Amino acid sequence: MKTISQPQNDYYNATVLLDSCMSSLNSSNISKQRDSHRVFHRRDSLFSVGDHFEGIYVLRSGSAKSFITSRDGEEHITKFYYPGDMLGIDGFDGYMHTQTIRFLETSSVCLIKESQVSNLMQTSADFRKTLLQSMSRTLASDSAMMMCLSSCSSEQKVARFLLDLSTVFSERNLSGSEFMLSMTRTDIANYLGMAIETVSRVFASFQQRNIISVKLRHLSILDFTALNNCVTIEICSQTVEKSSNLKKINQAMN
Amino acid sequence: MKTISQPQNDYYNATVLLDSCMSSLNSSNISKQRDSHRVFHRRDSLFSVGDHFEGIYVLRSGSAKSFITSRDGEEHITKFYYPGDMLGIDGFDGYMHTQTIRFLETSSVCLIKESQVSNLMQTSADFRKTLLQSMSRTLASDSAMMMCLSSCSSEQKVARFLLDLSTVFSERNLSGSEFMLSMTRTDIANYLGMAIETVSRVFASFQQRNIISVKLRHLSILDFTALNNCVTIEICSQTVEKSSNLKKINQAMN
DNA sequence: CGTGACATTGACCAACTTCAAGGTGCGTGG
DNA sequence: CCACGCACCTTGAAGTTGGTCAATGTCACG
Repeated sequence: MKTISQPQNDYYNATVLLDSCMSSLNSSNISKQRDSHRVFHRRDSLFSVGDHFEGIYVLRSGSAKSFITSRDGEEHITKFYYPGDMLGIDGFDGYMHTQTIRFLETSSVCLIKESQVSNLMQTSADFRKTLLQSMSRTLASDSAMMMCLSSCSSEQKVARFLLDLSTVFSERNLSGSEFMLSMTRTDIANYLGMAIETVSRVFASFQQRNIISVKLRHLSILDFTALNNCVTIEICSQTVEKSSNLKKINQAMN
Repeated sequence: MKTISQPQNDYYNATVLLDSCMSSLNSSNISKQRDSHRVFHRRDSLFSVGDHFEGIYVLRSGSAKSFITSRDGEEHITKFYYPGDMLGIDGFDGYMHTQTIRFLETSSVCLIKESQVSNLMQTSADFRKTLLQSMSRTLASDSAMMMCLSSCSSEQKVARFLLDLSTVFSERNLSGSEFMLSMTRTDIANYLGMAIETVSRVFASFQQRNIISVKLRHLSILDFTALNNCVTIEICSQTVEKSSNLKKINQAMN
C-alpha cells in the first residue's frame, strides 16, 4: 500500500527534457547541479505570485499544483505537475511569477538558474528546442483545458481528468490503471470548475457503473472504453439517449 | 462609420515585440522582411491544425481568432488576436501547429521564418527575452481565462471579455470605450463557453442598465465602473443581494 | 477517544441551455 | 433600385444540469 501511495516519489523520470537539461548542465558545471536539488513537503510553496523568477525548476519526484489568485483572493488551480515536468515557465514575463506552485506531497526539484537558462538558450540548440517545446506543449494543453472547461459536462470533465492522469502515470512507467490521487477532492473540483459535491457524485456514479473503483485517494480505472466514450460521445448520463428518443417521438407526433 | 468599423486596419503597432523583431530583421536581412508581408481576408486561414510550423507571424493589421478542434470535430476558440500580437507560438512542439488561425477581417501579417527565429534566439538577447516573455504572457492569460471559464457567471464572463477588449484597443492607442467587435456573437459565445442566446441576453441586460450600448458589431462602454464591479463583486444580477438577505432572514428565524 | 480535515449523500433551486419563432441588415441578381 | 435569400442576431418559454445548503460519514492523528 505504501508503495502505491507515493508512486512518484524518488522516481527519476528521464524525459527528453530532463536528459537535455542534465547533459547540458553536466557538461557546463557539474557541481552546481547537485547544489540545486531541494526537497519540499506537502503544503510547501516553491514560489508564490509576485516572487522574483530565479530560474526553471524540474520536478524530480512527488507532485505539485499551480494556482493563480484573483483580485478577490480566490484561488484557481491551473495545472498539476508530475516528475519530469518543468515548473516556473510563467516567470519570463517581467521575471516575476504570476502563479504559485505548492507541493501536494514530499517532492524534490532541481533548479536551472536564470543565468544558466540564458546561457543554454544561446549555446544549446537542444535546450532551446526543449524549452520552447515544453512551453508550446503547455499552451496546447491549456487550450484543451479551456475547451474542456467551457464545453464539457461534469462527467466528461472528470472522465478527461482521470484519463489524463492515467496517461501521466503511463508515460512515467507507472500503472495507468491504478494510482493514488495526490490532490484532494476540493483541488479536483477547483481545477475542473465544479462543486466538490459534484465531483463526489460523478465518482460515485462511475463506481456504480463499474467504470472506476475509488476509495478516498486510491483510484482504479476498470473500464477505459467507457471513460473514452464518455469524453467523446455523450453517453455519460444514459438519460441522453432516452431524451433524444423522446424528442424524436414528440417530433413524429406533432 | 467606416473608419470605426475597421479601427485596427492599416495600423502598425510598434510594440516592444515588433520593434525588437523588426530591428533585428532590419539589421540581418532587410529584403526578406518585405517579402514576408502578406495580406489575408475574412475567413482565410493563416495555417491549420497539423500544418508544418513555418515560423512566427506578427499581426500587423486586422484581427484573427485561433481555435482547436476536438476529436468529434467541434471547434473551440482559444484567443482573439490584434495588431502586434504574435501568431504561431503553438508550433514549437514537433514543428506542427495544434491550432488553426483564421482572420476575422482583412488583415496583414509579417513572417519571421523558423530559421530566422533560431538565429535570433542565439544572437539577440532582446529577441530571446521578447519571445519567452510573449509565451509566458500567453500562459498567464490562458490561466486567467481558465479561471474565468470555470468560476465566472455569464455576466462576469461577458464583462471581462469587454474590459479585456477595451484594454486591447487602449494599448493600441484606439478608443477603449467605443469599438467594433470583429467577431460574431457565435464566436463570442464559443470563446466564453456559453450559448449564443445567453450572450445576446447579457448584452441586452447591460444595455438596459446603461452599462453599454451595443448595436450589432458596434459597441460602446458607458459605465466602466459597473463593468468592473461586475467582474469583482457579484452585483451583476441584483438578485444576489436579495437572496443573501433572504438567507440571513431565514437564519435569524430558525 | 475526541477532534478536525476531508468526503459523501439527498433535497431543493437558480442559472443557463435548448428549442422555437421572429427580426434585422447586407449583398446579389434581376 | 428593389426584392429575395442568407447570415446573423434577438427574445420568450420550457427543461436540465449542476450548485448550494445541510446533515452525516469516515479517516488520521494526537
